[in-house]
Amino acid sequence: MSEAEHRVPIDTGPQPAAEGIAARALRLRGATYLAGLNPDQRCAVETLDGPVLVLAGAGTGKTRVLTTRIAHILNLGRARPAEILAVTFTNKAAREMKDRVGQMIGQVVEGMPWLDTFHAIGVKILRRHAELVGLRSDFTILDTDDQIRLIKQLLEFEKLDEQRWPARVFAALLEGWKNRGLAPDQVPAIEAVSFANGKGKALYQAYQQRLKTLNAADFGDLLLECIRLFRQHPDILRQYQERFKFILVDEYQDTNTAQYLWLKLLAQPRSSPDAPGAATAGDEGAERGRSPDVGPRLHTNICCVGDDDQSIYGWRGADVDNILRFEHDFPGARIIRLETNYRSTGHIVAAAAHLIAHNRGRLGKTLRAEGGPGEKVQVTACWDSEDEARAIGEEIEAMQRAARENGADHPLDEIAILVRASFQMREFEDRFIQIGLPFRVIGGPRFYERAEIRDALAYLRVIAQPADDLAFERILNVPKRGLGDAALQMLNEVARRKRIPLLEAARLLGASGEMKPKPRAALRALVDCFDRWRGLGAKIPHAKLAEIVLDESGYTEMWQRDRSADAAGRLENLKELIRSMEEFENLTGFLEHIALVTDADGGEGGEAVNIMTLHAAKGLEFDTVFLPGWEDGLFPHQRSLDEEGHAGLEEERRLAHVGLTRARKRARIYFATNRRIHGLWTSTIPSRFLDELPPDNVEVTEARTGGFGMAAYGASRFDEMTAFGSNYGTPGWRRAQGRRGAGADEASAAEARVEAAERGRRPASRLVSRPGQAGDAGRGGHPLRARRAPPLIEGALIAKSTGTVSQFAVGERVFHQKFGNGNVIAVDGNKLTVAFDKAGEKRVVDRFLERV
DNA sequence: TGCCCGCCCGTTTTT
DNA sequence: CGGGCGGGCA
Repeated sequence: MSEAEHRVPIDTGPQPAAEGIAARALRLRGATYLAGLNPDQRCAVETLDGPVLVLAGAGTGKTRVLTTRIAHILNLGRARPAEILAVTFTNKAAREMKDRVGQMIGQVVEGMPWLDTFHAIGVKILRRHAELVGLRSDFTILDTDDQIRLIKQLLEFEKLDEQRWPARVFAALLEGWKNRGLAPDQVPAIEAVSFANGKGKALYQAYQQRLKTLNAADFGDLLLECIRLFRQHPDILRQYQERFKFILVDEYQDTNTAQYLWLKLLAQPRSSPDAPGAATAGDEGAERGRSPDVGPRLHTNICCVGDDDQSIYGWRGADVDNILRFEHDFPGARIIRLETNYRSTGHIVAAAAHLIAHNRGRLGKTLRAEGGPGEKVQVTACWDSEDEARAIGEEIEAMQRAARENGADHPLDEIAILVRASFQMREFEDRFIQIGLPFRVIGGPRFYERAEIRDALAYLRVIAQPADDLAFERILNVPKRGLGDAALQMLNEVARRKRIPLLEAARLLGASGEMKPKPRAALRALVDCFDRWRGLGAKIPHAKLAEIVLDESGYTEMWQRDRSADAAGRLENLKELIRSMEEFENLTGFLEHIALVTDADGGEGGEAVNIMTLHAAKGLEFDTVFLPGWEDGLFPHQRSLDEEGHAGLEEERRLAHVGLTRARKRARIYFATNRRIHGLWTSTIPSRFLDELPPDNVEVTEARTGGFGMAAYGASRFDEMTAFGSNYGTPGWRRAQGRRGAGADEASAAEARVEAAERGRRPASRLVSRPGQAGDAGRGGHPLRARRAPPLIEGALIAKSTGTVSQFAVGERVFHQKFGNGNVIAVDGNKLTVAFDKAGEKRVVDRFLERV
């Protein structure tokens, strides 16, 4: 399609035909699409001409404005769908926008070819003009994994000590340069010298060289090469400038410098001969600093939507300055603020707004809540992270009970636990497994990044693209076929000498007598396989081909024979991969898709509490949000403070703001006073962000467990606490303080001490694997309120209270997502004790198990 | 070639 | 404290 579209006359404007029935139908819908907007939103939608910056606070209808704006442009006939460039960061956001625009404008208009992620659009442009940047149009897109391996090769070739100069360090450096739009000769001298005694720049050059040989581009190149293309070929740039009558950018606060430069080039339409001179190398500073003098500017219909208070990706190259500098970059820009929050209740909005007001570098917005005040933001102190997980688990169960009593229910999907760092998740997973609370972890290792998937893909890549050396190298000896380092070295040597791909080198070596018979035979077999598979590819569906490849290569068998815990899961993943291939027309299409789309997307049904990082939560919303771990050093994170100083603190604060504003009805903050850091128990200080919350909108409570166990505190620790407590005089807080006094609860104090001591001894083994003792649950009181009862007893009580009988029997073979395969060795209600092959003995709830 | 031991490190992550 | 990786040894 690229060729055909290429020739479509570019500047035909609205066509008369569009004014017919379809347009009238659209008009009718138009009456509704504008009606529901508030005045600010409406202004953001209707201000079509000139640069516009929409500062959209959390929950103020950002996506709605973007999509309505597109609908509006189309409805007025100001542009056709193919003349609107709309960029997002993630595939998810792009998909959502496509869906919503589709809904608004109905089937009357064809889809929008230029609504996509920065990278997807970059690829689209590059494939059309690949020759001009030294690539072929079927170039491969490398991911981080490939990159690292490529860099390792380069370092080896340069005889650099991998210990002193690790590949990933260089990869990070490289990424940073590319994020900033720097070509090898533009890298600042100091930075170029900083790696491998001044070899940084040369390595960058060699790396780019190698990419061209491999006919490959990395993620950074998808934008950088576009920029280079635009600068070196003003005629091509002009084509695109004229085509895109309107440009829309989502999440502008997250753009990095390369994306900024890319946008800026496209958003300077019909600029007079700005051309090669001004546009070639070395003027990064100039372009960014002053506003480039580019002659008569006719229209820059660019609309950027973002929120400087939600910029949380500085560490990966996003430059908040881009949004702060907007007016300067696009003179005459309109700035429209969306400040009415439709998502959260009053106290939550007030708390978030007050917190973020402590930041200095911001454009300034005042969020207002639409709805009533709702519940105050709760702040709860816990003894340690285990206590924190227990408290939150019980809170969730209590909420469900309460809802049930009211005949309502609080769906688990509407609950999220947002952590700063992923290691915090484990505690919740463990606890929820124990009490049988369904949860799902969002984030984690991504589907397409798993080793088995990448191995399978490598086979397919070699079939589709015989010159893909990285892919070939990856599977050369996977599964093991006796082609180790020695063989690879020979291959590399031949390939380099003859300037041919590894696969071709393999063919030569397989035919010649240079190699020892064994590896030679293996090599020949492999090459034959690839020849056969490629031939087959033309005849059978690609999903079927993949299946055959995995079988014949011995790859499936390799995992079938593997006895480790996750082998079953890996085989499952491979099946899933083949299933997902069926949705694509051909192998190339599929490979392109997976190169750019990495979100496995958690749409998996089923009622479950969501556990994820704060970063992963951006853009999402939930009725109830739990925010654990608000301790200085963890949140704000120490490393952020150390490395980025005040800027780092402000970004952490924005993260806190993002966290709070995810909540519709309930936001609950927790902190622990003790946490294990790098294996050591450390006492912690409550997050400074707590003191930045407005007291009137906050309620300080004690944990439901009552497990805070103040009596177990040393005096000094409590003194640290008072810095926090002094701000509050709520009953809950006073109660907690009161408990500090002697004898308030001798028994529990003793219990807490014992337990603390016990934890000190074996903090890691978490009371899970002592199934024998589950029986004596003879204590009174509600199981959930059981004060400091040993968790096992608590677990048993819950199991009994659910009244279910397990469908599993002792001796059965079962599979668990996290622990792998194992044998049931005890059954107790719906709780089973399973001896896992790898993970050892665990107590798990039966619903997490499958029969094998 | 494969396994094991020891060392090092330990925040966030999309494309 | 525990996981991952790399080097060294069998």
